[in-house]
Amino acid sequence: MNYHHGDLRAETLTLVDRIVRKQGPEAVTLRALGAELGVSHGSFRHHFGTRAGVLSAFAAQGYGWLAEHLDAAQVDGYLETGVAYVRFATDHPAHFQVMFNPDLLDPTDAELIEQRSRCLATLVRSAQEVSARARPDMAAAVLAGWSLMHGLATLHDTGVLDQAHLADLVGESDVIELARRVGSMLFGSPTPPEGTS
Amino acid sequence: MNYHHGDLRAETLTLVDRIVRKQGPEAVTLRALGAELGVSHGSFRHHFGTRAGVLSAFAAQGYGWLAEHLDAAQVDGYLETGVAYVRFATDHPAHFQVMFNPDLLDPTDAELIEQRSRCLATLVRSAQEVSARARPDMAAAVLAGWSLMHGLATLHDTGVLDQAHLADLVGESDVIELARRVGSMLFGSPTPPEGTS
DNA sequence: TGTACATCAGTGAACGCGCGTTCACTGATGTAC
DNA sequence: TGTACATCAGTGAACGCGCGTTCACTGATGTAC
Repeated sequence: MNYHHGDLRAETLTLVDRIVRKQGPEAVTLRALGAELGVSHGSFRHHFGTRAGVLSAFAAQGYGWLAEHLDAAQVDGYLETGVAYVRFATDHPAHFQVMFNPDLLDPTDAELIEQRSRCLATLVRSAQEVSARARPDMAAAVLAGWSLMHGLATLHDTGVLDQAHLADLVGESDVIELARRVGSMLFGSPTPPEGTS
Repeated sequence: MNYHHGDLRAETLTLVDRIVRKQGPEAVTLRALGAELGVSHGSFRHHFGTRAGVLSAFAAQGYGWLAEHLDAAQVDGYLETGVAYVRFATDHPAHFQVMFNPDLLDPTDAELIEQRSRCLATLVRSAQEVSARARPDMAAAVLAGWSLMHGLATLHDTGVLDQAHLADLVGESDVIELARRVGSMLFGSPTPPEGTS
């Protein structure tokens, strides 16, 4: 074992992801992280400052990824950007959960603030694209789209959707396909109603 | 001071509401509750069992209220039922927050389970009403409505909406009016363009 | 009306636990000359 | 090539804290007769 771990920061974030997925954010303690990584629990002070610093870094990572993800999907239109939002939440449930839980984060964390506004900038850019398609009340459309996808992702993520057996009722269990379906209800089908699928 | 407090259970739930609003769910400790109510922190064992029992009772209360709230709104149509959902989240942010945070709750709590399914039953009844209005893909419409309103409420509740300054962009800061507006985008205006309801 | 008894509701002290933070330290690595 | 020095990264022990739970108890209330 080296004295210097070498990549403690990156490995910490990976581990946080695993712990949050399995046991929720409460289980992310410095001691648990240290034990798992074979490192003293005081060592995180160097890279993250405090515990909130660890989770803020994790959330910042999530916002960064989400921004990239949405950017990439934007070429496929606004509906698919919304679908990408849900896909992110599904692929990275731990990040999603921490990102939107203010209690866990240090609101003054610079990296967090930066990545978050980067993400919001992408959403606003989406708004402009929708506007370019001459949709009336474009800002409201953005808010509706965001709310719709965020709500679906949250209901799915917290298990409420399963409890409600609503997926059964809809006859679809893949949340990505559900996202496309409810998204179409809001924005219309990507292909005109003439050719039904 | 009486030895018997008289109404400890009810007052506890009221206090939980106040604490969660001000300081978040983390701040709900048995000791804080006891100190504030002038009661020993062991006393809650009688009424709630454990701490998770306290929060589960609180969430159950929320689900009960939400069910009544949605029931009452249903006569005004599905859109207004959705608006009522957001109104509940706005009027009772503490309940809303605890209800959808599984980490805080005892999943085996009988009262919680009962009130939650009562609430879901109301949603399904809404679905049937929408179906009666001959809307195609009715289950998906319900899911879309729920997701939309839940998402809007959550984004508003967690302060993300304010951070994004999206309300400015939309030119509307009252979340209830926002709910009506985005809801209309999904379900159409409550009154059809040319006349009858 | 009085008395005995059971149940309910809250006491308060004790317990053990795991936590985040702090800090003087030390080993490893990089840099200047 | 060697040496001195600065910086970086992690140690590990200690600290104090607040927490939920437990439990034998006691005061208050209700009920039966």
